[in-house]
Amino acid sequence: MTPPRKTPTMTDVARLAGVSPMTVSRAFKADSSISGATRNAILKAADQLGYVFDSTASNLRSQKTDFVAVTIPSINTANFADTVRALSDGLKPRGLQMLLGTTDYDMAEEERLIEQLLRRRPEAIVVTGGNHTPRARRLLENAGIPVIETWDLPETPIDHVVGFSNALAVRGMVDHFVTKGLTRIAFIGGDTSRDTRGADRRSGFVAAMAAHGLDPSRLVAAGPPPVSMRAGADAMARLLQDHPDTEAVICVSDLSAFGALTECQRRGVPVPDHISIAGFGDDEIAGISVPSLTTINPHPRDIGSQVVALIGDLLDGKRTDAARIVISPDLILRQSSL
Amino acid sequence: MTPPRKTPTMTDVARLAGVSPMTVSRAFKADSSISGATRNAILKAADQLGYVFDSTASNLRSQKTDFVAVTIPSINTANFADTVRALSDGLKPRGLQMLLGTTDYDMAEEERLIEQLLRRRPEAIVVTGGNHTPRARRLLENAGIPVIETWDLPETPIDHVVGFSNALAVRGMVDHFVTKGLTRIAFIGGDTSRDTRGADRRSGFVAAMAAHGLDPSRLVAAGPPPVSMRAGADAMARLLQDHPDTEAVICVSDLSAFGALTECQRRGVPVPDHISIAGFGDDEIAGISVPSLTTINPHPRDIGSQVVALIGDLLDGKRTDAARIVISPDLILRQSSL
DNA sequence: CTGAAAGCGCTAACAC
DNA sequence: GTGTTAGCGCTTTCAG
Repeated sequence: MTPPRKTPTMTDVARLAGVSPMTVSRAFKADSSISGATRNAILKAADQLGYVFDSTASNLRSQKTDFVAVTIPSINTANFADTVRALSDGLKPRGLQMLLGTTDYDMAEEERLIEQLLRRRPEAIVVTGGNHTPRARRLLENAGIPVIETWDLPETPIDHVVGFSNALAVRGMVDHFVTKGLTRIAFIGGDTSRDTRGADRRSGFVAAMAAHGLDPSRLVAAGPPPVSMRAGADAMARLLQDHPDTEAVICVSDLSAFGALTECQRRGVPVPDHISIAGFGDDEIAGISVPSLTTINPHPRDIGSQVVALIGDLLDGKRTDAARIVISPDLILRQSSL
Repeated sequence: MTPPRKTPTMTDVARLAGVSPMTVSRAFKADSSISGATRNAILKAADQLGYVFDSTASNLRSQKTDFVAVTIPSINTANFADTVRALSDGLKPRGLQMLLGTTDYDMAEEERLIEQLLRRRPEAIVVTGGNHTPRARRLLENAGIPVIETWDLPETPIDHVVGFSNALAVRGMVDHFVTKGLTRIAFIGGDTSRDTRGADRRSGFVAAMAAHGLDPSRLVAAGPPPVSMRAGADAMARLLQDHPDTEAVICVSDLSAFGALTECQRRGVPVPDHISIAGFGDDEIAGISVPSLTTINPHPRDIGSQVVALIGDLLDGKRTDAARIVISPDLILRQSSL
């Protein structure tokens, strides 16, 4: 019977290859000065032993983990998933590994998560949103690594920002509707206490309506974020009942907008003839549903790739100032609005 | 001007609190024997110094990382995201941190990813699918940690399995259509060379059709996975052109099924009166679209929570045999099919 | 291009 | 309940 075979270490590989452990170390590092012949011999010996490089030891000694920590509210939300994908894809070729955690739209949970992630000693940390508990903010400020806040444009950023104004984006949509002559406009959104980006979109709506001298009180709460299609449909049902004369509705997300659209379809309410519908996100569904959905594209993939580029520059020392990269959301006009 | 303040270590905290580093270590471990008073004093000192526990050192010394590695083909796919969410949510209370990587439906990329993840010394690794390069398989076999293959039912599993038969699930759908009297049935799917689960669904379709003595040749290729709504719509356009007498179509995913549905709507082809449509996944859209979509629910969240329970039992030593947990996909009949 | 010595920050193992 | 010693598996640093 075989003994409980211990995992082989560099020393084992060194012995088999007839070199010092230091040379084995060099063989596993891309740009180190080592002859091709010895490297090949070492890699062969390593393969023979089933050796797997131990990052934990390497990380401790070199004080480098090649981790980039990322927090998002939810993973099953197309927009955030798109940003994460762009992040992950961009970090990979740079040899960086994403360390992802979700906050479930909860700032206390975000604080716990940030602390846990910082313990892993990432090279940088990317957080979604510009609102944090005081302790979370302090942890980030003292982390000694680049901090990038995204999907938002905080007034007093911790460090770097790659984002956009959610309020301003919705204001553009309101302006568009008003220009088209619509005045009785409603907003469907989630619990503003949890989703700060959703809250910003709602306050953008209220401010824009007020600026046009219009009634901003047609606000329908659609439950906890992320607002589902079903929640959007239910909210639309309530809106049609409470304010049957509503001419247009802006939804906090494309999912809720699509849900709202289906509710109209089930009730035989023609869109956009009877009511215009707009979403947020430019998810794939917005472009393909019948009718297609007017929406706002906040360029989630761009956010991810801009963050990657920024992290690259920061880690390479090519840049040291606090970046403030502003993404411009685009208004996408489609069939669901006049 | 302040010196380039070094990150404080346990030794610094110990000095300030007037205890030994070992006692500080105990203060940061949940279940260790230490008096409440000293713990509080230590945590206060740590807070004062801005000390952040260093997992990298802890991991090396204790030979425990509390990482669970997870590979999925794509993060922007609702089904996988649901499994990942259940995984992440379940691991969190156990003090385990998910280490997520995406393969982009590429086995060579999966091999690279698996090697990179194993270097981080996770406690367990969860992979999507039962198909791997020979080297990837060898790496997993020799990893010395629990390996869980998911979303599939491989004939020769590496270790543990939590999944279902994609082929069998689609066979159930074909059987249902045949029972309803439909015979001219098509299949819309992605590149079978890359997406092995998609390939299994397709081969399940072909086998089921053949078993009923029906023509299994109405196969429409919809491009690289994950098959988008748009790709589903384009595939439907081709199907309607090439085989206008098709009575039913089974799509590899709900996204492609919804895309196909919208194409019918744009062309004025009534669903299900002229053609029945079925998807796969039971994404939220399937239940809410008008008409709603007949589909298969493979219970992605169950897969995730079963995996978590299994990992828990394995790490606690409550279980040592190779598990084979079979999930039963459910046929969900809705308006899009007769 | 290769090697020897030392040590990254924590904790297992053992004392008391 | 607390302290001491040693060492996890690498890589920095310095020689050669």
